[in-house]
Amino acid sequence: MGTAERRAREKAQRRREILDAARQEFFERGFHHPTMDDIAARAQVSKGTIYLYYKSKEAILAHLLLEGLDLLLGQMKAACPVSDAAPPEQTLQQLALAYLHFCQTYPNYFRLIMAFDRGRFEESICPELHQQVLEKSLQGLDLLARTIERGVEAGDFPVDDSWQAAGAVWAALNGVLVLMAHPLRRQILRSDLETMFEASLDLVVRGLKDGTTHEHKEESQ
Amino acid sequence: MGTAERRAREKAQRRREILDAARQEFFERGFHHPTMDDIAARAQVSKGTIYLYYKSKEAILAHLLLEGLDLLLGQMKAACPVSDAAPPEQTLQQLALAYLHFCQTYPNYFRLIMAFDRGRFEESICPELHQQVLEKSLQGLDLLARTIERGVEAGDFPVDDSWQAAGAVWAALNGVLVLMAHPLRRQILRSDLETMFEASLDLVVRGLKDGTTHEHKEESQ
DNA sequence: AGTGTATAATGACTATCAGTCAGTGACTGA
DNA sequence: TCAGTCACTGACTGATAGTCATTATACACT
Repeated sequence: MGTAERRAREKAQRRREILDAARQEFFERGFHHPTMDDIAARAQVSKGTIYLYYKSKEAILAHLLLEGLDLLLGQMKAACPVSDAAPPEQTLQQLALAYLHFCQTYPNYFRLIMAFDRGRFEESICPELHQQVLEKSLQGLDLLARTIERGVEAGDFPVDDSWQAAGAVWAALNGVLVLMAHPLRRQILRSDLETMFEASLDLVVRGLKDGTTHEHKEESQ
Repeated sequence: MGTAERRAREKAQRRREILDAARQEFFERGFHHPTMDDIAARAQVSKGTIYLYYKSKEAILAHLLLEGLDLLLGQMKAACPVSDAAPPEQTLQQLALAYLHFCQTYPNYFRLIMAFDRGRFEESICPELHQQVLEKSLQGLDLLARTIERGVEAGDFPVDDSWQAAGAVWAALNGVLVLMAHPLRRQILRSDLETMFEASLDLVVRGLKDGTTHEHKEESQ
């Protein structure tokens, strides 16, 4: 009696189809324009059906957000193997570049992640999804923190609290990506994303290495 | 015949009353909850009247955003007198602290400014307002850039492009404020806003001063 | 095959809300 | 007194998220 099993499989499939349709609509037409009827039409189901699979429009966006975070986390993990023998500074750069690459490759997912920071997400979506988002953010930050910790142990980064430093680095990189997301800002700064990103990365890495201690500098040259 | 003049004055007054009502509603109940009827009720006018003074709900928010930017710019200017004889590093810190102070004193304005970054503002509001927002952002960045430029001239900050450096600093500070705006993030990082902000500020200032050149360090101690 | 039941899907309907516009009335200047 | 202007009004429209009574389908059991 594999009927129940097949039913479950079909349900999962339908759920995926709806999410696919939603992704296409949102990514092609912006996060605000598509209506539930648009998504329903694209998924070739009725609007009511969507609500059998997702609690609300916001919930769909939240699931897409989770997809994006998974992608990002995957790319960051790939840039930062667990048993990493590379110099911490280099790993840090790899992580940062993975983030840059992510937001260039998947600008829509990036926008969604940034939107989460401010949107009305938190109020409306269920706590369970929120928990997942939180956990994934934490994992990303953890990669940074571990790398910095390695640098602290190696004596490259004379910081007190590597978790705090990770927060500061993450904030700076995030900040520059958000800053440069606006075409107008790029215009103001007369600079492109890569250049500004590398400048920021440089700034924080130099900050981590700290102007006051520099006996390790020769080693890395 | 001061009638026309009085009319104009009354119109401006009504306009202000509507904006006041809107500010109260938005700040007290969040940016998404209040309806135009709520605002109208608070301003003691009919909904139609609001549309005689503001093009749309978004336009009202945009005007509040401008208010916020004016406030911020004012505080930054106050922290950074035109004929500033203080060491550039100190001025930089003053500017940063002014920003921190702003977002602690006016969290609602700060949220609004952050929301602008990603909202559908740009699409819908009139280009004139957008131009003003742009200009004010530019002025703020200019304060930073000038200070860094002073630092470059004094030999404190060995950076090539002070405008770019200003962008990176601004991005980092902004990033940390956004990061820490979430209660959840504060929880993750087990740190409060001030601490993280100061850590980030430290990081970028140290980055600006650069680990490789340090002959000016003795002077500032 | 026939039938009762569980499950899935539907789309007309409701509620909400931004934005409109035809109508009202107060004030003005002649 | 009166015609014209101006500010204002609130019922109305259109759009759209979300609901729910109804219908369709698939399956299990006889």
